[in-house]
Amino acid sequence: MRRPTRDDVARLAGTSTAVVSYVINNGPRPVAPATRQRVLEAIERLGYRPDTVAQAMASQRTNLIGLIVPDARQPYFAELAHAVERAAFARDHLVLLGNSAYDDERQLHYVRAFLGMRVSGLLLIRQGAAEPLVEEVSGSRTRLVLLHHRTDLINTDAVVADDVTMGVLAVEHLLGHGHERVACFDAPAGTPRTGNPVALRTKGWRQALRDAGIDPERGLLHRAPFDRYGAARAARRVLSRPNRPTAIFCTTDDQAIGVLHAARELGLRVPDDLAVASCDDIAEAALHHPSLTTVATDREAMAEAAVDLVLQSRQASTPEIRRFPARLVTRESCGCPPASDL
Amino acid sequence: MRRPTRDDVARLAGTSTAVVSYVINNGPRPVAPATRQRVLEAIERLGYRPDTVAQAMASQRTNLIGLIVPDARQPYFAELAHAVERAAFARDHLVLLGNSAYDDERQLHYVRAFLGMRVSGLLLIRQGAAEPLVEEVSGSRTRLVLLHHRTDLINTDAVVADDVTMGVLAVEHLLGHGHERVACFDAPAGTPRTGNPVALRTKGWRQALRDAGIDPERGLLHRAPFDRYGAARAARRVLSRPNRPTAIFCTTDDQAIGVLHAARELGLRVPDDLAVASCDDIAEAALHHPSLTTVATDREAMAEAAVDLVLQSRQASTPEIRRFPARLVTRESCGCPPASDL
DNA sequence: ACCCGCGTAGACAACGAAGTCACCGCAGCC
DNA sequence: GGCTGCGGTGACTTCGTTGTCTACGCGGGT
Repeated sequence: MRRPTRDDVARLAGTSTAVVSYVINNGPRPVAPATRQRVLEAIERLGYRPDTVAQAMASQRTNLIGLIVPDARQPYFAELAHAVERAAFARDHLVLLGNSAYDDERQLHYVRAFLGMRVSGLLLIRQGAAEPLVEEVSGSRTRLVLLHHRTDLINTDAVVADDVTMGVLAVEHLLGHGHERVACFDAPAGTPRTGNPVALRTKGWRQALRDAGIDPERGLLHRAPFDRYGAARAARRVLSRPNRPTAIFCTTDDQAIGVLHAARELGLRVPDDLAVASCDDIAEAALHHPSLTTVATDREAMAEAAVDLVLQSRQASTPEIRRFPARLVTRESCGCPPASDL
Repeated sequence: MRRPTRDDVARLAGTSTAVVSYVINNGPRPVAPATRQRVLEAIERLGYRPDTVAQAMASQRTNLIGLIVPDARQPYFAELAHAVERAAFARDHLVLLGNSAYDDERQLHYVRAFLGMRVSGLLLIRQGAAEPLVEEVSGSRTRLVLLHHRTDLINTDAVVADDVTMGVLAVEHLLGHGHERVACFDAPAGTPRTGNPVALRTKGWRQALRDAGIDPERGLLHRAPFDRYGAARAARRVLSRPNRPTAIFCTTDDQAIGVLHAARELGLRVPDDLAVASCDDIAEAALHHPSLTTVATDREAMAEAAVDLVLQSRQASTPEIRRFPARLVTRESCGCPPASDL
């Protein structure tokens, strides 16, 4: 009942253990076809699988990628995590998943645990400040790539979207529908803003208004929670005021869904009484009622780039930041006719 | 720049390596407080972290749980995976996540890869037949627990919901609203049905109709894809027929969301022209428009039970199946007044 | 002086592979 | 017949721990 080892295979195949390793790893020495065949047959008969732990021990490498997200239940992160898993699978790596739950300590716990596992790469949608994380990782040979959040000033790679443009595209489109009071739902108060994609999207909102000759006045900028219920609560407040906006730009689809819910409760029709546009293009955006106008990014491509970066054993000379373009997807919530998505 | 080892700690603390291990593992031998203190300080100063790989190598145990789901993007699985991660975290274990993508081979690949990693437990929302998986795992000391799907006849543990009752609750409620033509959206054709929760929910539909003296006629049972777009396509066909149902029971919320979308396209008002109820109670169900009446299960509790089962080193005498109760959540889609969910 | 036992020291064998190295047998070649 | 190169051998080290085993110092009881 003992799990077969390399020695068992060698014995059955009538070869030495070294040859078994050569066959498995295709090298570093050539093996004659006949011998290789005998070894493969022995492996097959014993149902031998090399022990990954022992391999990691000996080779000082693992086939593990650590991925830390704030909350894998949220569609955006779930889709990103899925894309990372696909990319890792294609490169014969496994994914260790941790949820930071928007908690700095928990995030640090996972970083340490993953380093302890000797992951060959660490992918992180960071929470809080970046410095402690980078410091924790420096000194290990493990590579760290930040996903989603940019980090200038910090010596680590990142894969991000062109967040400013995302805001600009969405807001320009709302302006194109004739709106002038376009509010913005930004990140909740207290969120660190350096390199934060949400802060950049808000910057895009500001920029688009200015370019249209409109003053991005303070009364239009709202700090709202990221979760749907929190966003709905915030929206109820904003929409109940006398001088309510005629359009809202949300920095995430999740917020937008909360806003739509609040609008419905208040008897406001979307898009007639209130237009909404947001960012991310999660799967739900297309099937929501009304469907969401949003700015999409190519998550698959971003995840692949991140995995490639993290597995690439290049010397870290200067941090590499890969930025991906954004694309507006018009649907009902802004006032465009519903596309036949199906 | 080399990562510090236990030897470095022992040298700095002026003790032997054994004592360092005793301190870290709290045993098996006692350590005098003063010595313990010196060791802890040395660990602190060096920033020493035990190498998890080496620990696994020597102790023949890992702190890894392998979790395989069909598609972690789908809200139901995402929520389940999140709950598993939480439970694992609380028990100081890490989660390896794999998506089987509804593909038998890929699922098997992950089972093998995770066994190769010597995970201490394997949690599986299975895809396809259970036998090959159980066979693959038997022989290793790893425990396998099936989540979501029941498997009688097979020698392995499982954590499931009371799926038949889920169907009964939803359908009885629809009948209570006065509907008589209650259709059922079942799994797509070709899905294995033994122990499949969806098949059991359909059984609940049949049972509820019979109990109400209604014939669950063939024309009311529809095989529909699980994804939203596929379900929407199926719904368009069903709802365009002359003798269309006045209510639809969907075995998953995802299907229901597709049905709602199709109804809207066809100009049918929900719940007036068509009532809908489903199962799962994903987060989205509450904020959809109209909000979804659905049958909920306690995913947190199920995930915890699954993790406990998989980590429990009990001798597998007879497979343990833990079944969790279901609870109807009434919202708009069935005709009930909208609850103030927030 | 002798024994006892606690707390620790120090050594060492696992664990299962990777990788290295010296060496060997054999076929083909000039 | 000696040389070369290929394919293979078998033993050994390494990786960083765990866990076990023997030995030792030292204080207290007899």
